[in-house]
Amino acid sequence: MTLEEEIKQTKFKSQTQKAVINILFTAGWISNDHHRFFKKYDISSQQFNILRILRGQNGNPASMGLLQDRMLDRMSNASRLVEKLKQKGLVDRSECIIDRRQVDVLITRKGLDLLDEIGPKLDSNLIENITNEEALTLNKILDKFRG
Amino acid sequence: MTLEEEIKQTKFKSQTQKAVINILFTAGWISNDHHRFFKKYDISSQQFNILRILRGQNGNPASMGLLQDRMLDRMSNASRLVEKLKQKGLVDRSECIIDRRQVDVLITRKGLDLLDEIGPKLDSNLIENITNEEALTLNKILDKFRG
DNA sequence: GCACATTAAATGTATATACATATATTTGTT
DNA sequence: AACAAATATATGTATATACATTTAATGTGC
Repeated sequence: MTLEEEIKQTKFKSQTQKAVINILFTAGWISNDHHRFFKKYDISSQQFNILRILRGQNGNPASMGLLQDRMLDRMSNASRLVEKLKQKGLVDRSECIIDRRQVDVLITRKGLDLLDEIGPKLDSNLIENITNEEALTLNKILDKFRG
Repeated sequence: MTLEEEIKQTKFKSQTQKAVINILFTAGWISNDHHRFFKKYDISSQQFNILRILRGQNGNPASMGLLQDRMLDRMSNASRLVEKLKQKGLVDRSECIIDRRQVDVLITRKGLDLLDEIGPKLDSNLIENITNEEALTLNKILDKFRG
């Protein structure tokens, strides 16, 4: 379905303005899909994102600051998300010895197992409606869009 | 900045997977920009969206169901947003005579004035980093992406 | 006309986000 | 060393969303 049909709006000031709406709408569309997918594993996509970042640390602890930097959605508070993950036993949190203001966040075995379980299913959940070439073009234009 | 630099992640399974992340990231980027913009007018982008839909009704009332259909973010609850707008005097809400389960939502003079004030500024706030042609391509690929 | 299903909206609960502020710790300056 | 500035994290408040449930009104079959 075209954007016009989806949101029943036909008047756009420019293609760029339409693109802005289209990006927001498509992101919402993806988010809904992700939300439904992750719900099955009693986790949110944001929490999953943090787990993936932690795994990428290969055993090194991550500080809250590092998590915030790497998160898709900046300005958010990693603290509360980490707290939720800790309650589920998916991460450990401890005081950083070098700098006691910081905390060391580490993914647990249970967290790694969950990622191993979800990962392949997430990949197969990926909808491939566009060609590799189109995806490449899309990425190029989005990067340029952000300036 | 490329997506890789932004989120410090270099390994993507495919261009499409990268595109998914890129769409989400870019949408967040736009949302932040919008959030900051609308904050000046003591309104949220979602509330603005509703006002715009109501204006598009040209004086005809909109039901909650209609609002939900047209909103960028579906599955949301228009009820609470409309309540916020009512408190600000930007919309009126009344019982629908034909079907008393429904409500008639109408934009007020004050709401229209606010749109008139914000509209032009929002347009000039639009960042034009991509060409018209690129925007067109972007829209085409995004529509195809959603299937 | 009445019982039951359907529908529209409102509301309760959980999650997440932005922003401001608070608290603790470290760093830098004198 | 003492004090002020900067930094890392936590927390309070307001906003928004998804989903489930509730409430009220309408529609349907008999």
